[in-house]
Amino acid sequence: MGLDDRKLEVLRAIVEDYVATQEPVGSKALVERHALGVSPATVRNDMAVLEEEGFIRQPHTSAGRVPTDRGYRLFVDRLSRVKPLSPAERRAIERFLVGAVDLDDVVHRAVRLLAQLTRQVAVVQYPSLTRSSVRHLELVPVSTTRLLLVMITDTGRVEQRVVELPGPVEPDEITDLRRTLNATLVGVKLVDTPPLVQGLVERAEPQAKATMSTLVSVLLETLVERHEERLALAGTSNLARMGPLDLTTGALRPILEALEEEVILLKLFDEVKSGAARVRIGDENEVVDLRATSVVSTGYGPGATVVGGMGIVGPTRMDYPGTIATVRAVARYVGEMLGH
Amino acid sequence: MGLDDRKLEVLRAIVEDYVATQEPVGSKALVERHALGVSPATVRNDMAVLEEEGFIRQPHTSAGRVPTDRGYRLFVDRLSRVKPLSPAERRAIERFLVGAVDLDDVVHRAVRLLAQLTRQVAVVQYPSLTRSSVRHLELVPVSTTRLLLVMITDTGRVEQRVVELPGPVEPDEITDLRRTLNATLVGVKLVDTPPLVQGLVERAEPQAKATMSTLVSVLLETLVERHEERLALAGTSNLARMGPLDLTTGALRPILEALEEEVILLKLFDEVKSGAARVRIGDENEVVDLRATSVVSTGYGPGATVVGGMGIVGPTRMDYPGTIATVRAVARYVGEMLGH
DNA sequence: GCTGGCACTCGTCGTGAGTGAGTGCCAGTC
DNA sequence: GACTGGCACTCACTCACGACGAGTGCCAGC
Repeated sequence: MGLDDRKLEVLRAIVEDYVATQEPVGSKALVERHALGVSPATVRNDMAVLEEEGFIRQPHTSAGRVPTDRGYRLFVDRLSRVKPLSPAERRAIERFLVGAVDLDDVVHRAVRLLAQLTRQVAVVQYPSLTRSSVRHLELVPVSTTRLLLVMITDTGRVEQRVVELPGPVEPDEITDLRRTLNATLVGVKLVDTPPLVQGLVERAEPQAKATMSTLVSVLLETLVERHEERLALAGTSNLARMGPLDLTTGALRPILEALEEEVILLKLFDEVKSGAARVRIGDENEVVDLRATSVVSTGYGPGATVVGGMGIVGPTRMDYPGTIATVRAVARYVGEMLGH
Repeated sequence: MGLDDRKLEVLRAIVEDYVATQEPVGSKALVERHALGVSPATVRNDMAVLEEEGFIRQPHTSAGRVPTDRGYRLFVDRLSRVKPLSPAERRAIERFLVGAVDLDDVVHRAVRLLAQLTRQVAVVQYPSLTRSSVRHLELVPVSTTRLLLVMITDTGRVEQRVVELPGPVEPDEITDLRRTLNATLVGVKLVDTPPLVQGLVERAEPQAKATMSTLVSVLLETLVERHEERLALAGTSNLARMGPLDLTTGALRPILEALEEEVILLKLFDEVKSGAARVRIGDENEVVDLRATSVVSTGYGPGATVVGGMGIVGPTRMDYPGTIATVRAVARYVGEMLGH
């Protein structure tokens, strides 16, 4: 296959130049801007090989070369040096996040920060309920037959639902229910709650059975299952930067549509089990509408645990080292904040 | 000024045709598609007058006519017949909203529905806290020095904040605080709370003063003042439909940016005091970035009261009668749902 | 006041030549 | 064997030109 060091160097130069200029890069321009130590003709030979191997391609016969998805992949895996953030950037991240007043605020700030720093579309998943655990459950009577069920998790997230009860309940009963629920569930990971709460219904006093059953089903349905879904999004306007090239083709619509579908976005974070950044380039995306883009995602959470994902969506032609570094850094800071 | 009935009819025809085809409309095409009963030459004369008055203009010397912002304004004010929704549409709206499980869900469904029906960008403001009143306040101890403060409003909105207390408090004290707060504030409009809660601090028992003071300041800061701001947005991808015309000019970016700025969007609803729909066409928008678009907004709420705004943002070239009817209908249904 | 006719404007489309960046290949050199 | 300089070739892009035609404004006639 013959991909010696110089050929890799050429590929790196092509990727870097193309990302910077957004224009196909030719052999002459390459040797001028990078100290490759060889002539354009030699570079051309290398390019021919790289093209044969599928790492670069020519948009037109008489144009320069452009990296393919495969080329970016090789670049990311083997050629990009980690680009450490400048102290100024670190400070900016910290300052921006530190002022947050509650969980909602942290998520909002994080997503805006990501969008601003990477100049791309940023997505942050709210700390997933199922991966966190119960800190406290509270029942608040609203009327004789309606309760407000509040759950606080260890990531600071608060969820509530109004519950319509099958019949009126006494304050005493509510106190009992509250005690039972808390005794059973506090400290338990949400993923582990379903079997536990089933037992609660069975062991409940006969007269409280109906009420408990209602509460439990609401708890399961809404709090545990449904709320996996929340997301924050920012920087959509950066899509317009993708270049008039892509705009005219009408390629923008499907991307905007995909970004509005929470279900689709959540898929991006399905597999972020660790804090390591994951990069999906162009065709590597399972989501068809995002095949024209690259996605950089990572998990975040207090310490080594992962309670949610965050990342960015941008053109395949992006500054991978810089973007990856930024996403990682923001994720780490947010994780620290969650640890209090 | 000489805007007789036929000239108005010509303007209407121009607006309708242009909205339908997105292309400048000429005199010949007009008489063919609308039974105006006169010849193209006559229509041309009318057009000349309409142009002189500033209601239409020619993109190029030898092209058809296009309505100006002023032309749309006249159309909306005097020429558009109300377009009643089809029963099918009404049913669709109802079916879609009825399944909502809580306030968040209502707002989310409403905004998606609006975007889908109008095929434009939809914005819905969460029921404004300041315009609703307190149904219940609850204090939930999280630890000895931390409380969860929960407020439920009559629009079904639930707000909560964790409060860091100056010192530990006994369960009894919490019960007292809870009773006092509820006795003072339940049923009170949020706008009217500030003077009331100030009194609370002054009248509190000496040993409870510090705690009460903390609670009150959190209540004011966060619950009353800050949370005016929440919005839901949907249908951004419909912007890509604005036509390749507008896309190439790069006019999309500022619009996307404006849509991300919550502060800007909230301005759109500043003045929706009634259920009547308001239409801002092109240059009429105070927000400069939205001068290329039209905004249709209205207030909504249970009965005649207005607790929030909703609306759509789209190209000036839009189906005004249809859009206005849809926005109104959705607002009415959402209002009904809030009344329970 | 409306109409038919007519000259005129001007944007659009297609054609064709010129230009230049970039390539592939080859013979020569170290 | 690897690199280099040279050279012919390709082809997208730009611009100028002319034909075309939709649409207009104006005018004389009804």
